Amino acid sequence: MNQTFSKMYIQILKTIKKANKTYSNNLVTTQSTINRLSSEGIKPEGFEYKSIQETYRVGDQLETNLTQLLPSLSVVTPVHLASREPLNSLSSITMSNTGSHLMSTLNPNHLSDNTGSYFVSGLSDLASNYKLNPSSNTDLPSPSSSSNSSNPPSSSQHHNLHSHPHHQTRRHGEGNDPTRKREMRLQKNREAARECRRKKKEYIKCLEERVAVLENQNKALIEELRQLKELYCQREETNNKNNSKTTTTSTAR
Amino acid sequence: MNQTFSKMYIQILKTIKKANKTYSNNLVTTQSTINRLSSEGIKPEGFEYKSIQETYRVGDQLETNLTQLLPSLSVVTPVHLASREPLNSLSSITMSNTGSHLMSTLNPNHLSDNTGSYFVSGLSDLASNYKLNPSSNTDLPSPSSSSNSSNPPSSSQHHNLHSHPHHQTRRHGEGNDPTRKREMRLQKNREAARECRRKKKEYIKCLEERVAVLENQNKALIEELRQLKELYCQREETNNKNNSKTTTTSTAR
DNA sequence: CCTTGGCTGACGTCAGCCAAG
DNA sequence: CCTTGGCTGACGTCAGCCAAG
Repeated sequence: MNQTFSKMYIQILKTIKKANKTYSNNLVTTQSTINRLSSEGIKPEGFEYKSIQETYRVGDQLETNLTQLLPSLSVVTPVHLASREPLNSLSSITMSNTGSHLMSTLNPNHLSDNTGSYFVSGLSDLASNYKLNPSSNTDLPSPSSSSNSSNPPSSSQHHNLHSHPHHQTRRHGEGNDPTRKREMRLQKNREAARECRRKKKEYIKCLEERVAVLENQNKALIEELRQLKELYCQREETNNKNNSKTTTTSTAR
Repeated sequence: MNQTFSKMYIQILKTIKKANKTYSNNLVTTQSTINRLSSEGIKPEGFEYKSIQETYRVGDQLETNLTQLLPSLSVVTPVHLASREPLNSLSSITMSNTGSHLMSTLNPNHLSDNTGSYFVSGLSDLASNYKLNPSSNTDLPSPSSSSNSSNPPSSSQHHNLHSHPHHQTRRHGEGNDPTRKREMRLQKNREAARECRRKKKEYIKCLEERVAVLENQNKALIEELRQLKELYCQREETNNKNNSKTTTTSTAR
């Protein structure tokens, strides 16, 4: 059983590592998670801390898995947890676990115990693109649809129209190697640039949402502090009145 | 005197409006400022609120001017106030004022009274580009240097090498109008795109810094609240002990 | 009312970093 | 050790929005 957990930890950390590399030091800090893992004797070998620190966000299923595997570590999940499809590829990992699904206990409102490690959800498609579950939908014609809600379907159609006649019709037997290699590299880089722009856009969105959440929390904390100070002053006043009442009785000046 | 103030208000609001248009709703909200102005009878006519709300940051001198003109409105200035040159073009406006320079009273640490309006500095070059002071340095060959500290001087040299032979040598007497017009448009759009990228990069930087500041402030507030609650519990305990001591004396159970 | 220009979203390409191999 | 490929910063261009004129 412990072996299974260790392998699962390794896989999850690997997926986190491959999830993102830059836009770092701000949203996700899995340093404490790794420290906790190594303190419990898990020892994810072959992992340097730098690349883990550089990840800034994980997918929904990764977050849920970490919450399942580390139930004592309270993970803050502030944004849109139910907007994506978090269950189709989630079962491919958690089925090999103990079978307990704590998905419903993820309350996004109890943001307490900020020990420096928090996660921002919203990358389920990216984690599914990075081959987390190899026995899933790999032959579907439109793999990355239903995630861009702003642009209706124009970009997806454009992408399909451009990528299909270059990928499917030709095979690598023509002979024009440098031209074809350059074309392949350009095609790959084109898709990579598109994905990179999408990630950056989502990163900015996450930052803005985080600023809004932090402002609201800050305001609530200031209000709570003010009320507590007011109540404390009232109690102090009544306490002085009681003290003065017990000592002397002529306090009607 | 009141007329001068009104004109100054209008000019400042105009410069804020021309400062930026997008990346909005997050960093700067001058709605309360405008409400305050209109409540005092200033009435900046010809200004709709939408475009003012869409500005997200102002220059150093604008921020200082607003702090001077509205001293009762506490403006939070969290980031790098002294890193730019905030005094050369600042005096061109504040000299016509009462002459009081409250520049030294801008303490960036007293972040209190968060009424929803705060400013992020760091755009002095942009405000100077937008013709705030018409009698300043307009014939300098390198107007936008000493602001990018990350890229040493490569981008500026590249920009100068590209823009100079197209702007200075030719005049509009060649006759090839569509080609020249297209070239001019492309040149303008090239510079605009460069400026846009720089602004977006700085916007992300401001967001990250703001997240860090809010996290620190949040942590400090939580700690202060915890200490206050602890002190409150202690005081409650001693109060109960005093009460039990005043009512009965056999409380040594 | 229409027209023009500044600004920005999105794209594709180049250059370069760096880890995986 | 070197080599290769994924990813991203920066660039220039296109398309389109919208306010100023």
